[in-house]
Amino acid sequence: MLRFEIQAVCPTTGARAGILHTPHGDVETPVFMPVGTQATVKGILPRDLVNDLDAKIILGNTYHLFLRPGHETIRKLGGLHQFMNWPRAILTDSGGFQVFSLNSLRKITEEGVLFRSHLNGDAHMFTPESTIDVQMALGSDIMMVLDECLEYPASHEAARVSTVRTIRWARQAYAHFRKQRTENACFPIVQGSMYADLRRHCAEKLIDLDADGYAIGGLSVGEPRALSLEMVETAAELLPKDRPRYVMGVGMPDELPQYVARGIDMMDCVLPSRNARNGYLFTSDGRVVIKQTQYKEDPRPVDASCPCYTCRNFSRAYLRHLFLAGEITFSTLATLHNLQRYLDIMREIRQAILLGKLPELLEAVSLHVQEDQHIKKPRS
RNA sequence: UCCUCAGUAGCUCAAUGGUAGAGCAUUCGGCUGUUAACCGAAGGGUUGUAGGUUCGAGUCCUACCUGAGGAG
Repeated sequence: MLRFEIQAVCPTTGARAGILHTPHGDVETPVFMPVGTQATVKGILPRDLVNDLDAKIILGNTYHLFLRPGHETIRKLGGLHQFMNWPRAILTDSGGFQVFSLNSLRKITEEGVLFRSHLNGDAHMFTPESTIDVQMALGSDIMMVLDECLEYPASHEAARVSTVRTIRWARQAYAHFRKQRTENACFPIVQGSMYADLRRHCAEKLIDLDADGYAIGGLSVGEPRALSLEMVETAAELLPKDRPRYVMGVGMPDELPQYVARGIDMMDCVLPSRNARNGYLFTSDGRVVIKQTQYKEDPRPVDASCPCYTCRNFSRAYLRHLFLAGEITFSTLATLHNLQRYLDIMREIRQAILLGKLPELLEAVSLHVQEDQHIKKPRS
């Protein structure tokens, strides 16, 4: 059983600071987990992820690694950690998100998901049991059960049918997981679309599994931000207090403390890494879209208060040049920076909780967001 | 000096005599458990110049200008 040590609880919000003890090291929470779908966090090296960024846990993806290079290949080569030379913890997504993102390439049946490979069209059946087997082969520290990430909007009836199936799949996956002799953990996933009754029902059923931790999925699929927060709040308050809670696939920087304030301990998102490659940099003072003309001769770093390698050594003008020239180095420098920003935000939040100052931090962030919106309005 | 070919958006090029377009570049958006170094929108034109034929010319005719190649 995964040990989750809670160090402090915010008396106002219930937010927690803790430590997740995994087979590949301790993870201080709340934590942001960089996404490394295909056995790499795109654009950067494990060396930088460890030495510079000090990330404690990253994501891998069952669907993508199953297709290429294949989980048996990775097993033979010593597991995912050894394969990609990542010494710390790994959480693997089950392929449930690909049910959403590759919706034109799959068919859902009662047994599982029939995917048609986006690489060569081959058909592959993913079942609750088989996705556990694949994640075991990878050697994932925290496995996720197979779920259905539903599109938005969905009717209550469609969401109900989907949620019932996801609950059944979670039970099957968990029963199969229990049979493994492993130190590794497994999280079920709360679904229910944007319906509070379904979210509550799903959470209540999953609690019976007495799982290592619980995820909340199916968010950030196009719904308004307020709804995502509401659904998280609805589910989180039902989940056991002594287990880690993970919101999958969120969010923008100012949303991170909002989730933590609703009792969330873990988050992941492609925004810092993907947006980095697309020229969108997150700073302590808002966004920097590096391709904009205003940065053509800007000698300042992206974020003067950022300790990352990029901000310590390079100007906005230089980064803009690299981006416009299509140079690969841009991706590396930008990804380093954005991930530093996200990891630092979570460290600040964690410190605030430990010091009993989360309410102040939340207030400062919401003020900042309001100012930002005031600035943006006249433009549009 | 003559011959041939070519001049269309910033660049490279499309367009039976019938509403001048594309890619790239530029400017600005978007991106949320990665099918994404990706996707989208906008701006940008006296079709080398001057005439002519035609209901209608980027397209056909004449002259000139510019460039490339060839001949001498």
